[in-house]
Amino acid sequence: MRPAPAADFAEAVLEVVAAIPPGRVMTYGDVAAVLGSRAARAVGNVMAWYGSDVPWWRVIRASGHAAAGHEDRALEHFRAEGTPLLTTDDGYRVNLRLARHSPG
DNA sequence: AAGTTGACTTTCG
DNA sequence: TCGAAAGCCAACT
Repeated sequence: MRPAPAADFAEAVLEVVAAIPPGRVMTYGDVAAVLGSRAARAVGNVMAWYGSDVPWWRVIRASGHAAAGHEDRALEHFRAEGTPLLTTDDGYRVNLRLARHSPG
């Protein structure tokens, strides 16, 4: 069994993720920044545990790639929401320049 | 208290 | 522009 993040931290993360509008995305670092921390990896851990209840695909890496191992599932949501994508030879990536969402 | 792990980020070559 | 290495933060043993 892998470690489960604290409920307080998790709840804060889920609130931020749920606030991301369709067609937009935020990086793990951005979500952590909203919480006043730089724990981008901790955010990922929260998604792994509680991400089922939120649009986890709207939280991606700073490089524009979706969550490792979930790129295929995220792609379906991106195409459905009209999220700006950059299709490459190797795969795809989100156009952060257009899709990045700023809270506030 | 110290060590390990992770759906990460940034810097350097 | 891409890949490797170091850096960081939170949580568990």
